[in-house]
Formats: sequence, C-alpha cells, structure tokens
Amino acid sequence: MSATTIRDIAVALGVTPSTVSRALSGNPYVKESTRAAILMKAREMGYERNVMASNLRKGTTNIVGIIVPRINREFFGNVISGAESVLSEAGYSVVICQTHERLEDEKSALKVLAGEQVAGIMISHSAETVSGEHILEAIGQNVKLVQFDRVIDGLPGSKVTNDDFKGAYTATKHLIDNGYKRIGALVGFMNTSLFRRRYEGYAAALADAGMPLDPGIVFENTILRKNGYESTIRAIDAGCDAIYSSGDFSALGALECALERGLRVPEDFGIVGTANETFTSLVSPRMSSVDQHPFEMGRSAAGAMVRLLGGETQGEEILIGTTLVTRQSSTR
Amino acid sequence: MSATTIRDIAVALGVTPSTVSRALSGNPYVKESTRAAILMKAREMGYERNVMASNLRKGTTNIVGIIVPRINREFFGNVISGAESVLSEAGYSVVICQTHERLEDEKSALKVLAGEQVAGIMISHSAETVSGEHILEAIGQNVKLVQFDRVIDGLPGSKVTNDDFKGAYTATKHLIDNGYKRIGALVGFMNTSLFRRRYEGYAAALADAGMPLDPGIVFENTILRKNGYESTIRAIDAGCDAIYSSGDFSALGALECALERGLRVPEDFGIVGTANETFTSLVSPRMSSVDQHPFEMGRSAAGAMVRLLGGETQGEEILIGTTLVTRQSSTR
DNA sequence: CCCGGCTCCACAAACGATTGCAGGTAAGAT
DNA sequence: ATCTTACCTGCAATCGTTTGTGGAGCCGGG
Repeated sequence: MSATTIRDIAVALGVTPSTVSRALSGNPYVKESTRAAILMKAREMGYERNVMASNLRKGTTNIVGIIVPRINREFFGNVISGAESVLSEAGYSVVICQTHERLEDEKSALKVLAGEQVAGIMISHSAETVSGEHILEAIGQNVKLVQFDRVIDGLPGSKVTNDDFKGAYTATKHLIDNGYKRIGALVGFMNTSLFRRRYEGYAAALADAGMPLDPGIVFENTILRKNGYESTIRAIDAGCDAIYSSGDFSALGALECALERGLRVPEDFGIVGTANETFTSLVSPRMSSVDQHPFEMGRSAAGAMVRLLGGETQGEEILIGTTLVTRQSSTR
Repeated sequence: MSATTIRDIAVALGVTPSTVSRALSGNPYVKESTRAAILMKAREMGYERNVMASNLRKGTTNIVGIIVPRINREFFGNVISGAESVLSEAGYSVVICQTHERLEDEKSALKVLAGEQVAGIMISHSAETVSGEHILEAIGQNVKLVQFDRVIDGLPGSKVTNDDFKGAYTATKHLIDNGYKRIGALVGFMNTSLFRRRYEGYAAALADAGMPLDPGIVFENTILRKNGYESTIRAIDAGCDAIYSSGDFSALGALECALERGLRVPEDFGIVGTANETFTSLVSPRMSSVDQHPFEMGRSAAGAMVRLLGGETQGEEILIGTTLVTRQSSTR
C-alpha cells in the first residue's frame, strides 16, 4: 500500500537498510552480487527514494530556486526555459519566484526558498534592489548563488551578464553608419549596472565617431511604452533624428511618437530597441533590436550553478554575446 | 551557527520540543502564556521551521506543481503568475515544469513532481496528450489534481476552463454584426475539447444568424502563423470576407495574407483572433481578439487547488469568462 | 600458526518535527 | 478532605534515509 522503503527491500533480502542505501547510492563498499540483487529487488518492488527523508538526512535538497522580476516577460521566460532544461537534465528541480520588481517581494522570495532548503538560487534582481545584504543573510553559507542579467557586486558565487556595452555600442554605431546625425538615448535606471553599461556603450560609440554626447537627449528611467513616447517628444523637439533605446517597449513608444509626429521611419527617424521581443518583428515598420539570447543565458547560468553545486568552482563570470537584429526601423 | 530548531527553543525555555511544536502549529492545548513566550523566543532566535523534517513527519509537502506546454507563452505565463500569487498566499510553494507540447516530457514531469512528493498538480496538457492514464498512475491517490485550459475527462479533481464556446460565439457574431457575409474559421486540433468547443461556438453563431456552415472554409490544425497564412489563401479563394481564428498567431498569418492580397482590413476583410496576445494591439491594423483572462484563470485554478488540499471539495468545474476586445481589424 | 590488511556488511545514531498517550496540576464538585 | 474534570505538558516513538564505527570473514605473508 504505502510506498516501499529501503527497509522493505532490506527485510525481503535479509540485509540491513544501510546496505540497501549504499547499494542504491553507488557506494563502492558493496559486493557486486548483493548490489545487483538489491537493484533488482528495488525495481521489482517499485521502490522510489523518499526525497524528503533523504534531504532531511543530508541537510540539502536538489532544488534550485530562480528569482526573476516577472516570468511573463519574453526575456525572463526564455531564460527560465533555458535554465530549466539544463537543471532538470542534471537532476535538479526548479522552483520559480517573482518579485514584480519589488524589493519586499524579493526578500520574501528569498525567505521562501531558504525555507525550502534549496541547494542554490539563481536571481535577477528587482528594480528596487541596490544592495545585496538581504541576499547574504538569506543564503547563509550553504546555498550557492548565481546572479544573471542584473547583478550586484560584493556577493559570492557566479555572475552571468549580457555584453550590454557591446550591444549598445553596436546598435548606436549601426545608427551612425546609417547616416543618422543626432541620436538620442532612452536608458533605464542608472543605479542598475546593466543600464549603466548600455549607456556607456552608447556613449562610446558616439565618441568613437567623433559625435558629441549631449546629456539633454539622454532620458533616464525610460523603460515603459508610455515613458518612451513621452521622452521621444522631447527628443524630437531637441532635434534628434534617431533613438537608441535600452528596451523594446520604450522603443515602441518612440516609434508611435515618431509616426504620430508625421515622421517617416526609417527615412526621417531611426530606431533601435533592445531585447528582440516578439512584437518587434510584427510592428510596422519592423523594428531593429539587440537580441540578448536569453535562452542561452539561462543555459549558461544554470551550467554555472551546476558547477558551483558540484564544487568545481567557487564562482565565475560569464559574458553572453548579443546580436543586433537589423530590421526596417533603422535601415535606409 | 546552524539554524535553530525547536529543541533549541525548548531548552532555552525549559520546556520540551513537543510543547514548542504545538505552540508553533496553533494547537489549542497550550497555555496562552507559554505560547506567547515560545513565539517570542522563536522570533528572537530567528527560528524557521525545517520544511523537510516537517514534511517527512507529516508525509506530505506544501509544494504544488504546475505543468504547462511552455512557460514563455503569454497565456501560460499569466496563468502561472495568477496561480502563484494565490498559492504563495496560502503557504504553498510552486514548482513549474514544461512539456514543450510533448507527451514524453509530460510523463517525465509528472514523475519528477511525484518524486518531490508534491501535494497537488495543476496541469494543462500537451498537444500530444489524449488520454489520462499516465496521470492517474503518477498521482496515486494522495496528490490532488487541477486541470486548466486543456482538460481531459475521466480524471479526478477539478477543472478550470475558459468559456470557449461563448468566446467563439461572440467573436463570430461580432463579425456577422459588422456585415461580413462569408466567415471562415481557423481552428486547432479537433481532438482537443478546447478547440472543439470553439468550433461549436463558431458554428452556433452562424446557425443563429441563419448562415450556412460550410466545411470547406473551416481549417483544422491551424494555430501557427504560417498555417494561418496558408489557410487564409484558400479561404479568400473560396470567397471569404472574414476569418474567425481560435488563435492569435494564426490570425496574424491571416492578416498578413489578406494585406498581401491587396485586401483592406477591415473594409474588405475582417479578422478576429483569440488570446489577446500583446502583439494584437501592436500590429496595424490593430487586431480584435478574444481575451481569456489568463491571470484570473490562474487564480481560480489555484483557488480550486487550495480547496482540494483543504478537503473542502472533491472536485469542481469552473468556467472563466471571456471578453471580446474589438479593435480595428473587425470593426467597420 | 599467527597476524596484518582488506572487503563487505550490521549496528545504531542521527536529521528535525509531529503526535498518541500518559501523567501532573489546579480548579471545582461532592 | 477527596474525587472528578479540564487543562496543560512531558515522554518517546516515528517518518525514511544516510553514515561513522566496529567487527566478521577471508586471504596471503612471515
């Protein structure tokens, strides 16, 4: 009736539970013949290891927690997909938490995962997160940590980030190469390293082309469609003929604004976004965007986690490349 | 150093672990004063219940597994979001698995969840799933089951579905009311009850309007953008002036096809999709679509799960309403 | 013939929380 | 004063697995 235990197998074969346990876990101090008998009996009786008991005894689980701002975002959804594929391959289960960009939710998610005694946590911080003390506190010293996309310094474990600098640089250079003369930037939260790096890439491309960097056409905290629309009004009034955006939704707002102002895209106004969201290839004109390879990032981050858990490393830093997908909105 | 246990609290207060356990779990046979003291001490010592030990003893976990075809789909992402919000509120953790629409993956996901001793499973089946035997086998008799969106008969537990019939009926009627005379249908897999119900809604709307049901302009297995495009070629050749689609991606294909054929949308050709994907409001002309309220479905399904786990019901059937979002593609 | 070394297995103690049962105390009833 | 009753708490077993320690059996070398 109730599930069979190693004790059941033990009595059935006249050995002790310890021997059964060792046989099942591949301990070398078990005679091959008895191991074979145990394995056979286990299969015959339909034995399945009780994970709870095993974990309790070993003091750790094979669960990896993933914390993201929101799962219903193209980027994070794909990261999770990628991570899940390698983690489950490696025998780990995945539990997913959302922070909704709120620090409070991030704290409670960490608490929940700590309560579940997860073996490791993969996290991309909320927009409100600036320091990592709550994380240090939550993970103690046994839980492995992998930060991805949005990372914070001063924490143990591994970091996986996009090559945001290069992505922004390439996008901006692409606009320059297409003859745009005054390129504004919609950037995110400058207290987040990710957005800072993108801003720096944008600035570097301008500098390399001998173009001036005008703070008046750099718009911070602009990641939503609405923000993008509003900032672009000011950008156009300031004489811009192109926009580099560190997000696709804000780039969409920019596109709508430009069209509404009677500008032709890409003839009069160029736009490049970031993230390569599905809709970028559906709007008209189709929008250029920096693809961040989220699935690959998920796989890499999960690989880093597996290595941490296996004790192969103490921490590594991985950079995921980006690809500029050029479409109509920036090509003339 | 290591996490504090109930034993630590017990010795600190000169009581036994049993009393501490009872106090913490709300057992009434504990004097209020000692309970207060224990609660205070617990907080002071930063106690957190060891979930593994608790589960081992109680023989069950507080984990709910969610199985979906893919998490990086608008609809499922939002369902999960909704479900997670009520489950975590109710003290359950969530673990998520993807089947990638494959039966094999669905089986292995079920096995994994069973191994984790989950308390309940919420599932929306893969496209390949037709019978439910593998599920019956995996869940045994202790695991509660909630099916949502795509459901199968003959399984215990609760079912949460969209009012697909009404959604399709309303969408089709909307096209009729806008004066379209020959309305084709892009439908999905007819072995899936969900798609059958949508087809029936479409057919009923035609019947109620006294319009003929022509099998020649009903296209099965059409859910991808590409399929939608191809089927619409034939629909137009067959004289259609509108398309009801049971998916947004196929509706997108229909839109592209119509425009390419030189038809004006909505003047010459009307289109209504299903799912209200983000991109429907981004394409031009903006596309009408049946909103399925995925977030609410997730909340409802999770609520049903909580009630099952609490023993309040043995199973219920819940219908989530749909809302037709009318945009340019069907309004003239 | 004895002893060191090796292989393999049994014993029993954990891991931390839960819970049936028994017992002890104090209040109220007789 | 004694007994019942209600209320509270302690004792100890238990969930199923893992693992340190110890020892039985066997082989070969001295």
